[in-house]
Amino acid sequence: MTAPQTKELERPSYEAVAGKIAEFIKRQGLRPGDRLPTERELSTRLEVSRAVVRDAVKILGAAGLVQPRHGSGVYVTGEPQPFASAAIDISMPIDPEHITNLYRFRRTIEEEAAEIAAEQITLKELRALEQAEALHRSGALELDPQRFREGDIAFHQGIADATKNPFFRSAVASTLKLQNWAVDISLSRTPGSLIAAADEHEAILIAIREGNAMRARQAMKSHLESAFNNYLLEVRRRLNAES
Amino acid sequence: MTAPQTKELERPSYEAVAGKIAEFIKRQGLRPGDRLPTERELSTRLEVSRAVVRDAVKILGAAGLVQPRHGSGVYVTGEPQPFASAAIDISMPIDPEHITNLYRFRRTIEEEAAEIAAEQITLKELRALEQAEALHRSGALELDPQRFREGDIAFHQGIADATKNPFFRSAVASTLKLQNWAVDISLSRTPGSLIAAADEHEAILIAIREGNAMRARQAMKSHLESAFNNYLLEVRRRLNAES
DNA sequence: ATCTAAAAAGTGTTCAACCAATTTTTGCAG
DNA sequence: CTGCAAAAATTGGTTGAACACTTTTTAGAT
Repeated sequence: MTAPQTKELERPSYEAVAGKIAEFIKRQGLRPGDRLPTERELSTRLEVSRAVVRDAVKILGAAGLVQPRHGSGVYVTGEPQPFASAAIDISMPIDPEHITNLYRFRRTIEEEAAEIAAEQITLKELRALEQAEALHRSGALELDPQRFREGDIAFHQGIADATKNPFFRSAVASTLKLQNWAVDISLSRTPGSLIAAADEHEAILIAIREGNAMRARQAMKSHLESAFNNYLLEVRRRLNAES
Repeated sequence: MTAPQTKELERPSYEAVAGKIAEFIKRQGLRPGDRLPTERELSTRLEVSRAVVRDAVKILGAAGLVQPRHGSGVYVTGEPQPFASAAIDISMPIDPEHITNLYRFRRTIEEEAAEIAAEQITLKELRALEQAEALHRSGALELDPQRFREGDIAFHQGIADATKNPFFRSAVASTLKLQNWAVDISLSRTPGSLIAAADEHEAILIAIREGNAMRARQAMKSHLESAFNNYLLEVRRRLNAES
């Protein structure tokens, strides 16, 4: 049964398989956290080798749709995202220009997101936001970098989620991830600036809760400008320290 | 030499290899169109199996950095982009809500991009923009859908390029591609609306040339709102025609 | 000598079988 | 019922071969 395949193939197969798997997820209504059939089962069911399934899973993984866990299985991690932040840890240069560009982009989309969120946030989404704010603040008070960062990410992502617009959601998720790679810089900030960041979050939260769109936008703008300045200061300090 | 690897591995290896290949591209200064070493050579040089190299190439391909050509080699297709539009042809639903979300996002980033472009566009970038506008207009006058679309894409991308901010560049490129997938709808627009679109482009161009940032933003806003309305009208007409 | 078609080389693609590392389940002793 | 170790299940990784597509080289005809 080592009969060599004599089928006429015009286009790469793994792409088609990736599409079929994505379609399978959608058709079966699999939610984030659900597990896919095993690679071997998929290979037999789709009548291709396991290598092809592996390639397809890698593509879907890079697109942020699934994530394989060694020894456990392949899990759905999220809905198909418009923007898949490159899964490559390309050494993001920690240079001031790059950070300036990143923050200008963040401000553009997150100001708008805050405005939209203030207009149409649901009670459930508001609760999630309050929880993120609490986590962020406790991280600031107890000088717990991990919690501080988690709360920060959850807060910004929560506002993006409240837009119910997958483009904003995906774009914010990508920028947050990009920022994460470049940095553990904000950890060395002074306790005072951490509390200040928490206060800024609270100001945004209040504006959103009141449904005051313009104030939410303004609060977000102030917050990101402040964060940017802290960031830039720290980067420059480090660059000077090296040279 | 068939000694099985007994190295302690904590994290998936193909990701690290993807990073190394990306780093290799950057260090060697490979430009789009250049060819990478063969998979076999990379596998020996990086001391991993071809399968791992293949997985890494798939990831880089999904990120839009490289593209393998069967029988020829792996070629660099572009620079590492912050946002890689998912390489999966997931059937983007042509439903009004989705299109509304897309255009709201486009307006957010492209209004800002127009403003930045007006402030800091170079002569060379301005020439490219004028050329795109001419192509777009000739496509509108001669009812050439292909040229009309090419000019449209080149114009919007050109404005994003003028920001010199890779985040805006990449985000606009992704949204334009996403829109391309969902549609050939705008082709069936009336000749009058095509000319109108060209006029809107010209208004943006003039504002940018004059360095009038606020007017550039306003012109972009009007243009995208107009385009959105045309788009939406056409989609609804088709949906009604089907049912 | 020139052009064309066939052959060869180079390269990505797919397959199959195997072992390693990790997680989950199972079974047994207490 | 609990705790822990063994077994099973699953993805990660390797190897070698054959296949399909592209490019280059070669051989032959004109």
